[in-house]
Amino acid sequence: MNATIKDVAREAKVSIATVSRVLNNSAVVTDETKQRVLDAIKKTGYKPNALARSLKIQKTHTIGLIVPDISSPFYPEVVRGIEDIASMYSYNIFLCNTDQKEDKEMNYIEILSEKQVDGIIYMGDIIRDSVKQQLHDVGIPIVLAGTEDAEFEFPNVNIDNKKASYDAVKYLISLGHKKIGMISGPSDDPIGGVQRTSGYKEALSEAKIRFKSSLVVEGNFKARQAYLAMLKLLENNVDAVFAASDEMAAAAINAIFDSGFSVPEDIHVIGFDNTYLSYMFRPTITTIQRPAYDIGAVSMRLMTKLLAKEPIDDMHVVLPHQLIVRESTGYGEEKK
Amino acid sequence: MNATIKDVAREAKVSIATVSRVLNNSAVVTDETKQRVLDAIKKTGYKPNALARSLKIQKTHTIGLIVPDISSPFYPEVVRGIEDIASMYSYNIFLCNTDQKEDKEMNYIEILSEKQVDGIIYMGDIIRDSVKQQLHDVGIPIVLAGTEDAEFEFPNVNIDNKKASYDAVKYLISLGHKKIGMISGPSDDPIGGVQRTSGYKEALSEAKIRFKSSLVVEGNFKARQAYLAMLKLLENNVDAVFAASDEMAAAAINAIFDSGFSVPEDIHVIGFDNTYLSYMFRPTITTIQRPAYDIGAVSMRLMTKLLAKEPIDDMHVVLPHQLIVRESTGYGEEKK
DNA sequence: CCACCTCAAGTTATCGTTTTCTCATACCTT
DNA sequence: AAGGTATGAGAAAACGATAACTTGAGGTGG
Repeated sequence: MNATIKDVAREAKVSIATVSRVLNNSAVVTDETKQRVLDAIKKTGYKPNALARSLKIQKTHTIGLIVPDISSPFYPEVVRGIEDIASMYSYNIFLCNTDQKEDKEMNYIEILSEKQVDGIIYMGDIIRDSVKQQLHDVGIPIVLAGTEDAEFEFPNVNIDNKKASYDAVKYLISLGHKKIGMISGPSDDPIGGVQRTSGYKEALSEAKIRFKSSLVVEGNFKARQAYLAMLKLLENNVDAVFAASDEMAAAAINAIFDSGFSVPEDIHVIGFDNTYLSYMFRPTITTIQRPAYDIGAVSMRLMTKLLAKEPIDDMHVVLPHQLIVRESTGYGEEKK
Repeated sequence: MNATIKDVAREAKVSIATVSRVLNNSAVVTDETKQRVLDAIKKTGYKPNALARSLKIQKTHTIGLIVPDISSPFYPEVVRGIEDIASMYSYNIFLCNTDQKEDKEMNYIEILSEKQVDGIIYMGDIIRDSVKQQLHDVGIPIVLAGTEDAEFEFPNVNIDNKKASYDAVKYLISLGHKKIGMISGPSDDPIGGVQRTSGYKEALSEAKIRFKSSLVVEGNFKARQAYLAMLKLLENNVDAVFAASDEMAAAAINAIFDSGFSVPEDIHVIGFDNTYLSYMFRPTITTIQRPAYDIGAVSMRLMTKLLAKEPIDDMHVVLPHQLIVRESTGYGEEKK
């Protein structure tokens, strides 16, 4: 069907080696032969077969992306950042949605490995030991985008989650709040759980506010648990709440209203992630924004360096986040 | 590095052919030898090299996705739909962002072809002749997702855009409007321009409302032009407007307010696509929703059929759309 | 008892490249 | 003039699989 290097060789009356040489500029070929080959290529409409090439050179110029769900907020931007840089360095990307399920993750990593990807960029909140092990076993560069493993074994690009929640809580303190509650992520989530909670603690301690464990209730990033969590916090008369996700913040606000209080008049609320929920919800929700595109772009750039075996200054890049102030902390009456 | 079929063969003391046979169940192998091979595979940690396999069998089980921008609304859902079905049929997908630029599209199609993808799913509002030609030339199955070419040369999955805008305008008519303006897509866009305009005309003519060309202003799906377009329409005293995109609808609403009128009190507005803008904006915008996930899923299913050379009942699938009624046409005070 | 068939398993060509050798020619050098 | 060294280009061996052919041992029938 498609012309192969052989056809070109025959057409140009040279050996396939010579064709390969002009294709890759891998050795000197006289201008005259080169021209003959070029003509033959044009005439035959020859397109090199990347499969054969990759098989031989043991590089596919392809990298795999493990994503929880491309259709959920945050990830499309990250992926776009990745792909932009990838294309800049002529890499292609395999997109794999896993819903953060262990079996899907394991399965995709295996497939990517069989397809000989040059590297894998992993995204997801929690990175299980089994997955970690398998990522190691593949024996190719791995970059974690927008996440990190507990031991920092893998290169990664992320924001400083502790600092981010520190900033959020500090802002609440700056507004004069003393009884600040938190609806955290699961305690077994090293980032959304542990880190964000520790940022909360730090902000308190810096402001010499005593930490009370009754003011931190564990959530799972989802609405239902957060609603109940907020009810508990209300019993403790909090005057502000920091939730580790926008969805939980929204649920908390609902709980507050349902209990007869109001946001931002009685209680201030801050969420996390700047999802559309945070500006769609009324009142709009003050939140922390992660630089999604940049996380992707920087991750991929890091990957290219790893692939080129370039020296790397920092295997763990921390990108700046941003506090976006909205109605839920009393700012910005959205005007019609 | 990685064990190859040879290593397995040596370990199991059989020929590589036998290993291949148990791998693919392509011929009978005695249980005893089979077991030996299986053991050897486990022992060596052998993973078949998909590249080598693909080179030989001339199939990669990979398909390419041409997308304008994965980080813009609509596409993430479509892609998720595609990937779900792809993974169900054990296909992997290459994601390519083109920003709908001709050179990027051409370039990606070439690369995908070199990487020997089994098929390409194309997304994008406009499909240029050059691109069309190149898609043909690759000689593999092509499916257009959420779009279509003028001549219906390629299999595709889409909604009925004419019907969709017909429905939108008909709804406006049902609300008692007579002077209905339209901010269309570019006239060289066969779908967002031509089709949606023709649906508008049809709804009018069905209601015996005379079409006036002054009531249709061409936009480019973006805010700026739409804002100006709306100002023009206001000069013509329209009492309702149908815009071919949510962004244009939002801009139109801004123009209306800035001119001292109000939505929905004075003028009703309908957008297109049900992007987050349509529910984030105040007033929330009545709009047409395209079933993004389904468009993706059905496109990929169609692709699998094409690849399997199954008989296909319909090369051109039309999926149902939906009118989502919100504040901009006077319905649904969003309650706190 | 031998020709023939069956069936498991081995040999080998092939997919389309890259790359290492080789080799022939031409050009220096002394 | 003889020997050494560039230099351009061909031959052939990979890369790691699949699959078409062989092979050879054992079973069957006339």
